Amino acid sequence: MSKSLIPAQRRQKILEYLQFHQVASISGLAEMLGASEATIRRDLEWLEAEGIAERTHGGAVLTQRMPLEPPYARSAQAHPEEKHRIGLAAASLVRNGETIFLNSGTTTTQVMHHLLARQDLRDVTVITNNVTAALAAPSLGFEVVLLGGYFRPVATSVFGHFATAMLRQVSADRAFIGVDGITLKYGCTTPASGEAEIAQVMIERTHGSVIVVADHSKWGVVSNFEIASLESLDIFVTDMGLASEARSALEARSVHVLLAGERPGADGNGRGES
Amino acid sequence: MSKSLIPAQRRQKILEYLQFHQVASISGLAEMLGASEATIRRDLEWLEAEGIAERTHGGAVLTQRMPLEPPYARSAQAHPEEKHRIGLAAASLVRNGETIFLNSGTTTTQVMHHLLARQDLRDVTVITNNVTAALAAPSLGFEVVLLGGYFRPVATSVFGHFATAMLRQVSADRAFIGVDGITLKYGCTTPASGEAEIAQVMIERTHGSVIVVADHSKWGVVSNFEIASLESLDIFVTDMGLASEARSALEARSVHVLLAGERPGADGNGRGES
DNA sequence: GCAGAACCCCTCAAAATCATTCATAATGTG
DNA sequence: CACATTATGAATGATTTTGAGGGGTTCTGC
Repeated sequence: MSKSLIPAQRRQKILEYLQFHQVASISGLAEMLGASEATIRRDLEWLEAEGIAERTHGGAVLTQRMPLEPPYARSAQAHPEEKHRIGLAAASLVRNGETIFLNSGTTTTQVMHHLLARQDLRDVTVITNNVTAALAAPSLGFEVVLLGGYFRPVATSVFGHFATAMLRQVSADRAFIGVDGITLKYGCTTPASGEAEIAQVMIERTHGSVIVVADHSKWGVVSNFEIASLESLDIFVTDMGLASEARSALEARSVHVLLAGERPGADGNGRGES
Repeated sequence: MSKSLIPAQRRQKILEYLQFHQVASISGLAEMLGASEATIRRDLEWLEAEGIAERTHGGAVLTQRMPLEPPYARSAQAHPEEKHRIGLAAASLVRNGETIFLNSGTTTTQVMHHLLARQDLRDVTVITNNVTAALAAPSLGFEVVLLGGYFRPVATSVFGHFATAMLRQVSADRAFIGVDGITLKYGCTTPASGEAEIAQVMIERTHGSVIVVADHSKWGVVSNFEIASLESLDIFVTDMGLASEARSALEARSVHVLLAGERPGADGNGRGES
């Protein structure tokens, strides 16, 4: 099986761990990854040189100043498996002829991929500020409207006055909103104010269901800018890692929770890796 | 019975795997694909040359930037060498603090790459409908405004009412316009009406010089939709393959012709990455 | 402060991976 | 069919990574 990880894999796992726990100890990482402490130490040194983490005695903490040029941070998608499944489940909610909003983020990009994979969809229009999602579109079959505005390379998305002004000229049947944090008290939040504004206007201009997509690690997280309170949401698509109390609390607030992978179904998507 | 995959299939599988997992080990891929490690190593080398992946010890990681450019940019580049030089020459016309328009096309994308390579530029704003060019922008240093509108996958650009409406709210010091045909009689032309409209409005809203970039094979070509007559142009940047009579005729119409590579210089960049 | 423990930095040998070469097999071309 | 071109897999030293141990440094409880 997994004989031993290559350096890049190990560093990715460390980064994932850090993104979740903020802080990690050398001894803990060494045991978890099956490597010696000397190796972990070298990895942390590398992460520090990349500006991702900061060394401390006995371990490391995640760098605070997050949104400034993360050379590696972006490639390290946090929970690829979960996001994949969430995208699949979310995409299955769309019906023929609908117009949908899609904001930026790796999870919503997954939704786009699974939308494109659905052979049964016709006349679907996607309106998005997510450039990566737009790029995934084929030459035929889908109409994609890309919002205009200031380009944000780290997220490959656009934001700003032009984007929101353009949004106010359109509307959609559904909105798929990726968020960085979701709690009962503060609702959905994100660290970039421009992204928050886009998502707000998208929700405002959706006359059908508003669907938030996020893996379970986002539950209980509060970021700087509010996108929407829970009252604005209709469906929350996440993975099975969500605590059951969280689910009940959300349902009590009339947010329908959809756990991706709940019913495997006869999918046979084909890719079965370990 | 596919006892062994052809190289393209294998690379495709590696790419799929990488897009899902971000990182892959050579030993793992070799086992999964039933090929020797030497072969996998060669494949990764190839993927790296294509700008898709990045080699690391023991494997490779997916390139973080440039989500999916290669399919287009790489495949159908007609005169790469000339376009490279034209882009370089055109980019050298830009000065600090300017705002410039850039329309779609491989040649204008080259202009963007060479703009980014110029270390001396500060406070330059690029306004474009060229999504590929926008994607090339780094996190810091350049302000890129991406027009909104209907997304055209084959050209990775946007067009339509939204784009032109947005253009009419801005203006620029220079416009770099890529065209598909240029003649004395019909001026600049392109086969897509949407692109023609964008270019028209860009020219209309440029208060400095209008610069057309195109390799010499475009001379004498007339396409379906007119972008502009020669009277609207200030500079035509092309390569040394342009016939001298053409040059004289253009100069007589007060279009300044700039032949890229006139002063070859010590470039030596050769081929490969941009 | 001070002792003990944990941790860090450094060096070094073993192990893994890499680049390169070469012979063979597969594929394409006339 | 013969030939040129390309792709493949094994073998080689060179390079990188890894883990362990010695000795100095920082932390912790008192």
